[in-house]
Amino acid sequence: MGRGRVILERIENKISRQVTFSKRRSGLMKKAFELSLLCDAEVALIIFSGRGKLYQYSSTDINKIIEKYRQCCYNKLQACSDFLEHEPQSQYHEFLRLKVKHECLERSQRKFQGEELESLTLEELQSLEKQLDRTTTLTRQQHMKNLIARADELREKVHSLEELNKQLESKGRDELSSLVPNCTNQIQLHSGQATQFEYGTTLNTCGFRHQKEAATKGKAIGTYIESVQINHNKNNGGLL
Amino acid sequence: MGRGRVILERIENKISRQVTFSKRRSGLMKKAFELSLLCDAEVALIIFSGRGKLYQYSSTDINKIIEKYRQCCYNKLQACSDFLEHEPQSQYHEFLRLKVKHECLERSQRKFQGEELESLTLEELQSLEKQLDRTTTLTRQQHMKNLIARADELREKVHSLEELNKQLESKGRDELSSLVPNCTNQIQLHSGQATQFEYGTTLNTCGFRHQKEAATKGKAIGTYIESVQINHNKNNGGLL
DNA sequence: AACTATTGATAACC
DNA sequence: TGGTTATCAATAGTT
Repeated sequence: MGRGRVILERIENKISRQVTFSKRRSGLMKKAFELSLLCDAEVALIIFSGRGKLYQYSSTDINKIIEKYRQCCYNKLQACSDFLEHEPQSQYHEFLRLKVKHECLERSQRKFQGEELESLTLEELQSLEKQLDRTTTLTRQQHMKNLIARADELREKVHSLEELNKQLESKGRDELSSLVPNCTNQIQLHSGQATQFEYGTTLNTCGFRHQKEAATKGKAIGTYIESVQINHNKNNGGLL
Repeated sequence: MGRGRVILERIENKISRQVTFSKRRSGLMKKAFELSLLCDAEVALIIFSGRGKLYQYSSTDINKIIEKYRQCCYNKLQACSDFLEHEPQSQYHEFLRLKVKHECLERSQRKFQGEELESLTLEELQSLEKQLDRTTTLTRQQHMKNLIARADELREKVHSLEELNKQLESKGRDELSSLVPNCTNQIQLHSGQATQFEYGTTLNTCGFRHQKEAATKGKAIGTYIESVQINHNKNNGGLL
């Protein structure tokens, strides 16, 4: 609430922190009061400022509420041992900390998915663009590496297959010529089929399980390259 | 916050009350957490629902906060006797209750002054109109009464002055006739002036200090009467 | 529990 | 500290 989103971190500026403390403290007390009034609840609120000054609100006698609280805790302890009770007071606090982090992450995630971009400032947008650019470049590089590695692998395989082929060819020719002098055509046909098969499976196992997926990924790579070029153009435009 | 203004009274509907309790409770805890985080404060919050269920939040060990609180209270007690300490826990609560009442009154007042009328529902507006109508009628009646009373008073005064005049006339005539037989004209002229003067002051003291104020009020009365007629017309229009 | 129109809280400013 | 205003956040009513 207020002008601009609040960053949930300790406010470093002392003056701001004091002003915020004063305003939010009274807001909190008001809300505590409203809860007690609207919903018929007993509420006790104790606040110590950073410098140890006490502020309190309670809908009824605070000492009675504290007593009731202690009684309640004692009952709970009896009921479920000290499994949940080890440090119950900081549990919710930690949970909320986590929640803040989580929400922050979710927001960031949405930005990366292209949502809520209108809420970003020019700087944030540029920063996001840069980050996307970096990531895109890295992605492309990694992809290239993969393709090159795969190509090398294939070349290796082709090479070894050719070797194998040669061996088989010569071995087969030797063996056959010793047994049935006129059957060399059949054997050559067989080895040709095997080579074709190897090519096919290798191409299709380049990280993609199905033909359809492979096609989609291929398209995506094309898009990446395009967007990188667009970004470079934009950057130049901004500088000129 | 939400659809429609919140009336700060106990929510009578049980379901609504529970829902509101749940929502506001978590809101309150969130705010308590934010205060502790942003402003480096220690916060302890204890809530008992209407049916006695416990909810709590604390930024650090709640027992330590309570101890610190007790220590603080003890110190305060030593410092300024028990003047302010008689029932500190309910003081802020009572203050807030009063504040709510006061704000409610202020809002009502503004309505009666014709402000913020756009925020009223049709029913509220009609109710306000009726109230204004009633008040206007009463005002008019009272005003009439005052005028009549004043007129009676004047009549009395005129009467008594006429009596006095007669007495003076006869007395003067007797006295003068016994001293200077031909001076009756002068005495009659004098008593005529006195009567005129009395009329003037009486009209001008009809509750108004100055001529200008009297004029304004006169105009206002005219307006009242006009508006009553308009309201009647409107009401008829609504019913037909 | 999710949604949304609205009010309410409050950050920045003075 | 207290008031103002632009904005965001909480939430009342509703589904």
